[in-house]
Formats: sequence, structure tokens, C-alpha cells
Amino acid sequence: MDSSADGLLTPSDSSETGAQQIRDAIRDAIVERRLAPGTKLSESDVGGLFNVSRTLARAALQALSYEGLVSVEKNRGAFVAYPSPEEARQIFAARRLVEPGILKSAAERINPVQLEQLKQLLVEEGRLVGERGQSARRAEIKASGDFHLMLASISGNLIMQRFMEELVARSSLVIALYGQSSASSCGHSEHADIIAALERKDVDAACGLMLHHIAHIEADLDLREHRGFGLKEAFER
Amino acid sequence: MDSSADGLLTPSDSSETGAQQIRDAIRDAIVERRLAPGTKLSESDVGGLFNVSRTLARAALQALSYEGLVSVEKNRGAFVAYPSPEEARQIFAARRLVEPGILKSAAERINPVQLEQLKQLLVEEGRLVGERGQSARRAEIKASGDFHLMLASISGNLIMQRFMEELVARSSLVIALYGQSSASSCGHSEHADIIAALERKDVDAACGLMLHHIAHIEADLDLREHRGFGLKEAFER
DNA sequence: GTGCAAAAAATTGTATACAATTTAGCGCCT
DNA sequence: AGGCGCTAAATTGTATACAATTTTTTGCAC
Repeated sequence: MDSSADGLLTPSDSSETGAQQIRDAIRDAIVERRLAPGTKLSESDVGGLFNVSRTLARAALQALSYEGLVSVEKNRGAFVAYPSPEEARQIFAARRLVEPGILKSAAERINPVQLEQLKQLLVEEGRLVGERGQSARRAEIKASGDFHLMLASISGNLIMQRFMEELVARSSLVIALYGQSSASSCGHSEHADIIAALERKDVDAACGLMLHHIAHIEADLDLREHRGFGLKEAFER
Repeated sequence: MDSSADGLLTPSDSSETGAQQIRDAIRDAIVERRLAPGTKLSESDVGGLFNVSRTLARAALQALSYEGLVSVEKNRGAFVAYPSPEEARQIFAARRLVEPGILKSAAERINPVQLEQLKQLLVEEGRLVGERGQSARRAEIKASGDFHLMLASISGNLIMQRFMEELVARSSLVIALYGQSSASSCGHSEHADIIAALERKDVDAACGLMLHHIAHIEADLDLREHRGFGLKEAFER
């Protein structure tokens, strides 16, 4: 099993092949938290790692910066994004703003096959919650996001789908930084509730549950300013 | 007077200076419809035009492709995006989904100064509607978009603001392709109505007016498939 | 040992060079 | 005249080379 659930329906970007693969690989590493926020991503290192020139490495990094997963600072290089608390709040505000609408749209268009796929995703997610180990944890993170992404896919709007991809990926970073309960799966049953509401065509309830779900994730965050002390502050008292 | 209203609050991208400027220049050209959809943007030409190497030209084009304003096809080059009718529908669906939420958020946070700026934007827009000539038309297009962008800026959410920038820019392309009444200003008074509702704190009314406004713009579109015949079809009857 | 300054090393910014692919032109055949 | 295949030109994909900037190291004074 590899990156798996990209089988949703990738926009088929059509641009250069090389940089694309690198971008995707790095993105996966960031989203699955194998790369910690703030990590330096030097062009030479990235290029060397994938056996390509700096040109492609740079293009990949550049692409990731447009998605907000990497921040490139002029003349200093690229780093895995380190979203500020304020940025974190805005990411979740955006999700609250957008996801009910996506859900509503998805509810109008969903067909039995898609509903089945959604449920399938859910049991997969449930299975991973049970399993133990780093690898399962990573897969669980991905699966949890894939639920939201699948809804966006069902909504049939590619633009919103891409936007959600960005938001979900960035959410992963935020949770990595500010999440408290290590179990990111706290919302697994909530996914089930949303599907149930969807199945009985109760759109309003589904939207309410979605908002509740997002709020729940956000409630697990500790968004006080500079929680990681700056080394000086850490020893000042 | 130059590109003017970038004074809103540009996210200050921080990446490379060179490519940025080129990207912005080309984006302006696309949004103001000096570059028609489908126009080929060869890397050499772009580079030559701005006196930089292909490297920077390519980076700029790449950046624009992430915004959906340029479509780059592998081994074939970059073209000013030519959104399909379906894509056009999705762009406006996204706006319907997102703009009421942004407006609501803006209404909660707006202060008198911002309200004044918004009104200022409106009179500026009104002035341009009256003027005649290509240059005024372009400025009017920009001003019309700036209204929506300013609301996003007031909402205080940088992520939604950037998303709206993308949507507004792409809308301009859609209107260029499928718009019927040449006057894109048909919705000028509607902007005023929205501000009026905003001023009397009637959020629901404002949202309703916004939806009406977007629907109004969309209603001016002729989204039948391949309205521009393919040269063969054009002479077949 | 600490602090500062200059030099060296490393890294990014940009241009150029070469390889791969597509597009256009040309001749030839039917 | 019209279509087919080949060659040449143009264009993109990728790597490398050089310039500019930042970071680290080194050396010296205190």
C-alpha cells in the first residue's frame, strides 16, 4: 500500500512531471508529520534526496509554498511551515466557513456508490484507530483528512476540492504544532454521525454536526502565543 | 496612478522578488483583459519582455498556473487560461458558497474607517462607470473586483482573502469569455445596496443581496458548450 | 573565556547550456 | 490539389555555472 487514497480524483495538474512527484512526496511527509514544522528544506538536500537538480527541487518547494505548507524566505531558503496561532485560527475559521456549504452541495449530489465509498473510508479509519504503531498513526491522520476530502470530491466542485486539500493539509500542521490529546482520532465517531445524517437526507443536521466536529478538533488545540519557548525564555526563570 | 488598489493589504509573499513582479504584471494584464484567454505565453517571450531569463519567466508562469489564471501543458507551454463552461459554473458556485460567509465575518468586524473606505471604493467605481474609453473600462473591471476583495480583507481572514483573490481573478476571465452585456458594471448599484445593508447591521439582508448580486453576474453569462466554433464547424453550414 | 570583525563556506538567486519534445516547413507521392 | 513522411526550427524540460547573500568559522583583542 502506498500513498493510496489519491485515487479520489486528482486534478491532473498537467505541469512538469518531475517537480510534481517531489512536491507530492514532500507534501505527504509534511501531512503525515514525518517532517516537523520549521524544518529547513534546502534545495540541495531536496534535490540530492530525489536525485534531481536544484531546479526541480526549487520548483517543488515553490509549489508547496503556494499551498501554505512551506514558507520560503528570500535569500534564506524554505522551511516546513510553522503556522502561528493566529494563522491556525484562520485556517479553522475558513473550514467552518466552507465545509457546511460543501457538505450541503455533496448531499444534493451524492449517489449510493459514493455513500458506500464514504462508509468504506470510515471502516478503514476505524480499523486504523485500533491498530498501534507509527505507521498506523500516519495512515490514520491521512484517513481522517480523506473523509473531508471525499466530501469535497462528491460535491463536484474541483475548485472547492482543491481548496479543501489545502485546508486539510494545513490543519495537519496546526494539529502537529498545537494539538494536545495525541489521539487525533477523537473525531472518528463524529464522521460516522455526519454520514448517518447524510444518509437520511438531513442536511441541516449534517451541517450542524460538521460544525460541531470542526469545533471539537479546534477545542483540542492550545493556541496560546509562543508555547514553544525561544531557548532564552526557556531558561530565564 | 498605477496598479492602485493593491494598497488593500497584500500578503507580502516574501519569495523571490523577480518572478513576483512578473507574475503580478501578467496577472494584471489577464484580469484587465489585455491578454485574451488562450493566448500563448512562451517562456522566451515573457522573459524577453521583462528582460529576465527564462528561469524567472517560467517561475512566474508556474505561479500563475497555481492560481488558475494560466494553464501550462506539459511540453507545450503556458496559455492564458480558457475556463470551460463547467469550470465557470464551479467558479461561481464557489463564490456563492464562500462570499456570504465572508460578508458575515466582515460585518462582525467592520469599523467606521473601513466602512468609509468601502464607500470610497464605491464612488470611485461610480466615477469610472461614467467615464469612457479602454483605460476606464479596465479600471472599472478592477474596481468592481476590489469591492469583493475589500470585504474579504475586512473579514480579517488572510486565507479567505487569498482564495477570493483567486476567484475574482478567474471570474474576470470567465466574464471575458462568456459575458454578454459588455457593461460588466451592471452590478454597480448592487454593491451600494450591500454596503447600505452592512451599514444598518442587517447581515442577513446583506448576504441575500450578495447572493443576488453573484446570481446577477452569472445570469449575464452564456455558458453553452463551445460557443466559439472550431473553425471547421464555423464553415460547415 | 567573551565579544567582535573579517574571511571562508554554504546557500540561494539568476542566467546560460544542453537534452528532449513538439511544431512547422518541405518535398514527394498519389 | 491534397495527404503523408521526413527534416529542421522552435520550444520546453532539466542540469549546470556563476553571482549575490547569508551563515558559519576563524582569529584577534580585551
